[in-house]
Amino acid sequence: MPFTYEYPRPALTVDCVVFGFDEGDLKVLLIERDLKPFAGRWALPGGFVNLDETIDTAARRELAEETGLTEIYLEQLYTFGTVDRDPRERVVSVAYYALVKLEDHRPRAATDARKAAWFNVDDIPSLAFDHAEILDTALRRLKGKVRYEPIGFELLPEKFPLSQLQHLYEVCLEEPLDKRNFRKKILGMGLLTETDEVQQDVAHRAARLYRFDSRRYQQLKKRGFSFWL
Amino acid sequence: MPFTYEYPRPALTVDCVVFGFDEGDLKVLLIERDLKPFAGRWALPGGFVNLDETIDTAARRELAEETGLTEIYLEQLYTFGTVDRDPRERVVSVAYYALVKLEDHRPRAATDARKAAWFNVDDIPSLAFDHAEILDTALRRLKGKVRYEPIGFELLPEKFPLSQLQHLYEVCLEEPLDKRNFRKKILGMGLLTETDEVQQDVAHRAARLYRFDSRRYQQLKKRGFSFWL
DNA sequence: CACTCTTGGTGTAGACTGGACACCATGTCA
DNA sequence: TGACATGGTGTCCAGTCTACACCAAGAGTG
Repeated sequence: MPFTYEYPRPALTVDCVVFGFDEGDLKVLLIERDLKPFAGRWALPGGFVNLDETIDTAARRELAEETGLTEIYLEQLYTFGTVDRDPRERVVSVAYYALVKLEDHRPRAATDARKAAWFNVDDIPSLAFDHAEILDTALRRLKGKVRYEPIGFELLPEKFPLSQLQHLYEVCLEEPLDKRNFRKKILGMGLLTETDEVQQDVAHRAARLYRFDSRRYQQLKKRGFSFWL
Repeated sequence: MPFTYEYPRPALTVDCVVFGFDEGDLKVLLIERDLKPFAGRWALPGGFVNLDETIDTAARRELAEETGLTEIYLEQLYTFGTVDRDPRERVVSVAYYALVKLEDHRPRAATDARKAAWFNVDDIPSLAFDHAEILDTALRRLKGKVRYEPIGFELLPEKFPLSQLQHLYEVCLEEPLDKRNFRKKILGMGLLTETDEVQQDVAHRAARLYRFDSRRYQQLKKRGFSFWL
């Protein structure tokens, strides 16, 4: 026990809420705890912050270690620091939320030693610690932010039909959208480029696939454009 | 040095960006450091988090101790955790921003042992640590949030003329607003109640004073109303 | 091979909202 | 009493948002 301090210190951790979107449902990646407090319960991926890394780095490292995810959209959410949130001792946790293209990270359940699985956001098991509260905060943030920043595209594959995008927005905003108005608005922004591909293996007329042009978004943003839906 | 841990831990602090509004300018409350790193430099009020208090509580306690402010609007902003932000050792800081009615806390400079003073946000001295970055983040958050939550009222006295409110918005949004359109919109929300008082001691026609009806705002919010300016 | 089923893709008209704009009123001060 | 400073008010136009229905394309089935 070589590390001594003049005053007591809380432990510092990170926790990540990883969102994915698949078959019309918003999903969250959880891992099953194998260690003692709440062993066997599902929890958000996360862990302790090392002294030689920033908090952001810690979040990315823990995500890579526990879920294999790298190079994904990651943003700080909120810091949770109530006194009794961990039964062992005082632990303060900086929460992050991440958006991943679920296509690229399909089943992956038993890849690592840890058991990881995707859960539908409105069918979440009882979680360890205050992770239910963290997840709730993340969901509210996602639902708020999706309106004024084009983060929805982080959840879709590179090429996607407009109907899938619309569906994603309907889930996030919790309201149905009119197809024609949606297409008019989203295409009117000039942020989507039409590809020459269409859906494959669908039992009906195949839809054209589009791609999000983030280069163009950066340009427009500089000129005062703001995304809005 | 009685506190020992198996792994090293960063120290955990809070820092508060306190905004006030006065004579048409947005101001920030700073204190002059008397202790060693950056002694004599201006800094955000803040300090270490105790083990038996939440982070929010720590922020309120530090604000009370260092500036005498209590019962004010306070909200978590962001957690700053780059490795070298404190030259002594690894320190992670949870930043908050606060909004105060400057009327109630006028000069107050030398009330406490510490020297505290209000600075105009676009005339800030060189700050200790990464406090300039924290302040910058707080400003961006305030400017963003003022549009869709009625937090502007936290900066004004209880009773205020519409011109003052408009001026506050012009400063936050960094654009001039049309007087008639502004009045139409803000009064149309039904969140302001007219008092029977007018400005005192002004060298021109006195303006009617209004009061923000937060009770009514809570009601309307439940029914799906959303503030927008 | 024709019929059905499912989703893709398109335009218009009316309601509403947001922004531009100018003048008289009221009170102080010289 | 006249000049000066700010308070307080309404209309019109343009752009945006919303509601709404039909044909097209392709797969699947008998």
